[in-house]
Amino acid sequence: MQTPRVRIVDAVELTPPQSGIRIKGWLRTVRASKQVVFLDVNDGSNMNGLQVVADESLPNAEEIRHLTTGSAVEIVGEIVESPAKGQKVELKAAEVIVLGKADPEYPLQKKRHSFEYLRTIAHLRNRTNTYGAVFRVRSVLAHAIHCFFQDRGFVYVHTPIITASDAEGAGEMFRVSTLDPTNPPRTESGAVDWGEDFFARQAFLTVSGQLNAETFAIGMSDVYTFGPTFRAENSNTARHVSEFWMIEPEMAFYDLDDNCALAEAFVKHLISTVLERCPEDMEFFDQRIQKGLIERLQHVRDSGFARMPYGEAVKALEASGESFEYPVHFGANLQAEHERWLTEKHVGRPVFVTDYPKEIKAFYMRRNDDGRTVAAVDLLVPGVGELIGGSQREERLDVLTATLTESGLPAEVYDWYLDLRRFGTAVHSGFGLGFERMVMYATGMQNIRDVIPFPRTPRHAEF
RNA sequence: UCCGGAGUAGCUCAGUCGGUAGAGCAGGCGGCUGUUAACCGCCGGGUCGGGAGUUCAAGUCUCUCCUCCGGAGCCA
Repeated sequence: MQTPRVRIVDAVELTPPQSGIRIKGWLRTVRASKQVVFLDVNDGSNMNGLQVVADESLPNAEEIRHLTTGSAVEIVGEIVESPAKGQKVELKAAEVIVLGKADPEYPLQKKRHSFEYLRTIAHLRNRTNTYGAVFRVRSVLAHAIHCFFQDRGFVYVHTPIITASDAEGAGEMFRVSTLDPTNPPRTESGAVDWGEDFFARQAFLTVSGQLNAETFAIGMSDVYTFGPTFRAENSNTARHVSEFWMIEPEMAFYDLDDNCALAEAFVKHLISTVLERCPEDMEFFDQRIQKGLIERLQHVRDSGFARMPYGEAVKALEASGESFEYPVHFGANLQAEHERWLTEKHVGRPVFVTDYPKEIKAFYMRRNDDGRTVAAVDLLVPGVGELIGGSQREERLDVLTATLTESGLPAEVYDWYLDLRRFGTAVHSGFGLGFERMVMYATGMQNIRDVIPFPRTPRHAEF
């Protein structure tokens, strides 16, 4: 019977000598000298792969010598102590089976490529050190998110991808339609008759699962969503993609303070998990991608997050003596430069900025007693700025109805949302975290297109 | 969408004052007694992003379009 395949991450931990070990993977480099060939094999399970030593006695020695980078191979042999520096153990090959040769035009070289180039071969880039590490960390973070909430009794709610409502009341959405774009049905006035469309109304890809999550919070208490969301904005930045993943917990009987406490525990859990579970990858990011990354993450993990009302933040910014590109005054949105100054220079650790002017926040956020602010919160962290946005939700029917009208949103579309305030309304809160932003923060990667497998941005939906 | 930068070999880049293009890596062949993104030698490889213009002559100067990158806005 054939011995089972051992993943390389496990093979390198075996105590030598250990014979009959079977691995499968892809060649990163081939180094041939007269008597012996060194193959660096990687199967994606770890950063460094495994060095395979194949000598001239093998029947297909000549084939091995001419193997190309990128080829898929299967190797059976003995794990032995490596006599040379560079690795603790290596695999002395007894048999090398070529599973799939790589054409000589294989575009990944054994040298540094630019991230821009690798984006053009997104179907191959997971075979590089950087992207392999990114996507391992991304996977571990996704799991850590579920663990965090599941361990606290939260219910995972699958909110819909297709929606008829617009959670923010702003932001371009992708239309979902089965009408013939060249010849849509028309009303008597000549407008497109959406009543004839698949859902008998206009429909879009969701920009947020929050409103749906709220319906489950008002009934199941502690819930969260974790799924894809879509924005049709023509944003061309290193921080925006058209399709991204968002985590949105929603909790009944939580006020804004409870909300902040949960967000703080959540961020700390994700950071400590990734530091613990991905030491090899994190070491790589710390050395090659962002110097000091691990220390910065440890600092966030170990420090108490500060809290500061928006009004106080504005005063601090005004008194800072810094020359900002955009002026600060009460009522203005905080710009990226302001957020960075607050968290990096002013408080020197993560900070929750709370109680924003109602004019710059969404309709569903709870109106404060001062009449001018809402119970909103943004978490600002050193290095990236805003990481989390959340709020205590407006639970009073009359107030919510009024703010909905003020926002110019069609009340009939939100009827079900208002029902939550009619039938057993309760104080509740929630927040949203863009998953890719978190992956960027954890890895030090500077472009969001490099932390999602197949990024969708304006003019780009290949692969 | 706005502002700035950049498009030269498969990849990363150099190319001076306008005179028809070069290196490293990758690929092919050979060498090397254990390499570490091995090393050494030889060989093949180019519509200089597209189009137009100026000029005896354009990778180089001008205009224009396209694409990418960075920053900003919007936001997550």
